[in-house]
Order: sequence, then structure tokens, then C-alpha cells
Amino acid sequence: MLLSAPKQGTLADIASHRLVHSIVTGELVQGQKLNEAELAERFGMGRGPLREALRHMEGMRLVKRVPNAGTRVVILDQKTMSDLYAVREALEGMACRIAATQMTDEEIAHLSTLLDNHEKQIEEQGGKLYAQSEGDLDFHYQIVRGSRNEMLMDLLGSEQYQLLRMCRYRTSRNAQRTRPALSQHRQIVEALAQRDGELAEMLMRRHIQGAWRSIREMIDKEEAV
Amino acid sequence: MLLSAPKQGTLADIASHRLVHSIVTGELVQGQKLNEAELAERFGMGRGPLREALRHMEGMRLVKRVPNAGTRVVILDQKTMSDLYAVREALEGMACRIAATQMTDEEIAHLSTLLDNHEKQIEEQGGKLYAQSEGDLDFHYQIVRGSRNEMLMDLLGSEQYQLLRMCRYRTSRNAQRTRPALSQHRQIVEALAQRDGELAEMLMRRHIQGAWRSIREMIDKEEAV
DNA sequence: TTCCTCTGAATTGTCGACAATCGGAGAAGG
DNA sequence: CCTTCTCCGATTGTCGACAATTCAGAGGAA
Repeated sequence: MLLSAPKQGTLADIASHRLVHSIVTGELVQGQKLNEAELAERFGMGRGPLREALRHMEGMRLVKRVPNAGTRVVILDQKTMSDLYAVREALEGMACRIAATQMTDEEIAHLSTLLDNHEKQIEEQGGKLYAQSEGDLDFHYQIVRGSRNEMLMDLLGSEQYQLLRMCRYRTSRNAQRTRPALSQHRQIVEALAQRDGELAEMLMRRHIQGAWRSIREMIDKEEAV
Repeated sequence: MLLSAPKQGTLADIASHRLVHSIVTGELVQGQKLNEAELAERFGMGRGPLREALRHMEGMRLVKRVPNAGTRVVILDQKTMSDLYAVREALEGMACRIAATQMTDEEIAHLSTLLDNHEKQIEEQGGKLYAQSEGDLDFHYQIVRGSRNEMLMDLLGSEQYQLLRMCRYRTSRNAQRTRPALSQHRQIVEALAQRDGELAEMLMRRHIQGAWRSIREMIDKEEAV
């Protein structure tokens, strides 16, 4: 799993993982100020490791830090989300294009079975929206891994991934477009199987554009209320 | 300038900037182990701020850190560079596409004059290869800013920018393809002026592909010796 | 000679205390 | 009543010392 948090290692790493979790799930509210002493005590560690974790999270763009004024949880407004999806479209599109030439037949077949499972989950009337969402992320990350591009894996895996989960958590209530999404996923796998990178890239980009459109409409409707 | 390093702020920030400079210019050799105590003394600070800087650099992908085993300067081998250019192609292509719809006429005109200056510099037989290189980065970053996408600006500006500079520093001896590059830049500006995002994206992607091909050939030739 | 084990020195990880800085409550003046 | 200044509490930034871990080399056995 991507969120596998090795509860071992330095305290700073542990603090990072706990902070990520708290921020993604909304336990730490957007814009909230993070008090170093308080968090350090809650995590049972000194302020040193915590500050290092904060610096790391700054790199992940999950918090915003101002010298001598503390660090705050990032605010995911519509503009930020829009920017995020544009970047995703570019990066995952590229990943898809490369993956079409780099993935093994076995890996592509595995993607197919992954989608089969996903479909079953949907038919079983998954109240487990969360699992579906994670499964979707899994699909996307498998393709990114297929690109064999370390930098893409880092960017989409470690960093944007968290922002995306945060975004989903905030908008997970409905967003029932799993059906069309699944269909698009199948198209993408087919393009990969045919080793058509250009087509795979285009399909992935459209897929992400569609996801963003869906989310944005939901946000707009929500704000109208 | 992008490399403007405010020599004020927290010691950790100062350390970051000095480390970036040392790594990009090669003063700190690739793969070299970074001793915390030694660096802290050289910078005239304690190990605390230095460790925070190191964590920050880890986020920038300029160093690699292993728990209980220290941090080392990243190694820019051909695979890493290739990955970097693929990511650049995706991100700058997207930036270009968006910029075509977002930049003001004034900004586009400014790009044109920027290229005029660049051309003059070339004709004046610039021994100042460095200035040209920085000018080129300036051109690219102006377009990224034109996209109005904060995340793109961050990714391409603060982070990849440094890796790219490091890459260029290593391969700056010849790489005399300023002429075709300038011509391609002009084409891109024209596409932007016509508000043709799709074309602008394609031209930018080809431009970056060409730059990478040129660099790779040079590396291959170098290694053959 | 080669390999293993066992130190112990060097380096990283962590903590608590102190200094510097910022934000806000409350007093002084208009 | 509002504005501005001053001081104080709270929070961040920094340092030095200590604990935990790793790595290299000395020494010994096969």
C-alpha cells in the first residue's frame, strides 16, 4: 500500500506519517495553526524531530510555513485543486505514454484483473466508498510505476498523492461517477495493451479532466447551498 | 532572479540556499556524504537548523537521506536526467497550453523582447555561456508564470529548476545549440500570440525533447572517450 | 591469507534549556 | 470612543550535551 507507514525509523519520520494522516482525514482542519510544543507532546517526542517533520511536510505542500509565525495546514480551495488536477493531467498523461512502451504484458494483465475486482466491488453495492477510492488510486499508481520513471513515481506517489487523498476526503460524500470511470480505465488498459502510447496518454488526460469537472460541479452545487 | 537567496530569515533557510549553491556548482561532489557537524561549523550554526535544511533539500530531491546512515548529494546519472526531462516535458507542455489562454498581450510581447535580447547576446559571440543559460531558464519560467498555476510554478521553479541547473552545469562546456533553440522559442511565442494552446504545447514538448537529445548525445560522446 | 568477531570511535538521533521574536491585552493620550 | 504605544505572555528559533546506532579496523581462529 502506498500509505504504508513504517512505524519504525526516526521520530521525525513517524511524526511525518501521523501528521499526513491527521491532515488528510481532516482531523487537523485546513488553515489550522500547528503548535510545535503541543504536537510534540501529543506525539511523545521533543520539538526537534517534530520541526524536521514539519519541514518535510512543507516540501510535500501539505503545510505552509512563515518564519517566526508558525506553520499552518494548507488550504485546499478550488483554485488549488484546479492547479493540482492540471499537474496530474500532465504527469499521469506522460506516465501513461511511457508505460505503454515499458510495462510488461504481465503487468498489463494484472491491471485488467485489478479492474475486474474493482467492478465486483461496485456491483456488491460498495458502501465502502473509501476502498473504491483507494482502489482507484492503486490503478493510477500501477501505471505510474509502469513508466519506470523514478521522478514521476516520487511526484505522483509521495506528494501529490497525499494532496489528492485530502481532496477526495473532502469531496467523497457523493461523487458517484465510478461507472464511467471504470469504463475509461478499461479503455486505457486496452490502449496500453496495444502499445499505443499516444492514445493512452490522451485517454488518461481526458479521464482526469472528467474527474476534475465532476468534482468542480459538485463543489459549485455545494457552495450554492 | 530565481536564485535570489535572501540572506535573512532563519538559519535553516540560509543553510538551504548555501547548500543548493554548493551542490549546483559542484562544490559538493555528487554522491558525497554530508557530515552534519562539519557543515554546521562551516556555516557557523548548530546542527539543529542544518538538519532542518537537509530535510528541506531532501524534499527538493537534491540529497538522498538514509536513516542512521547520513545524507548524500544526489547522483545525476543519465537515467535520472532522462526522467527529469520527461517530467519537464509534461509540466512545461501543460504550462504552455494554459499560458496560451492566460497570458496578457503585454506579457507575450515581453517574451518577444526577451528573445531579441537573447539573440543580441548570441551575436555578440557570448563567451558568457552562463548568462545565456540563465536567460533560457528565464524564458521558460516566464511562460510557467503565465500559466497562473501555483503548483506548476513551485514544481518547475523552486525544485526542478535547481536540478536542471545542476544538470546544465555538468554539461555546459559545449552544447552549442543556442541557434535552433532560439528559433524554437520564437515559434512558441508565435503560437502563444495566436492563442493556440495545443500548438504551443506541442512545440514546447518538441523543444524539450530536442534539448534532451542534444544533451544525451553529448554525454554518450563524452563517455566514449 | 581469509573470514569472523568484537570493540570503540565517529556520526546520527534526541532532548531540555535558553534566546529571539511576534501577537495581543491593556494603559495612555487625543 | 478611537488610536497608538508599551509591555508581557506565548511561540518559534537556536544551541550544547547526551543517547543510540553504525562503520571501520584490530585481533584472532580456521
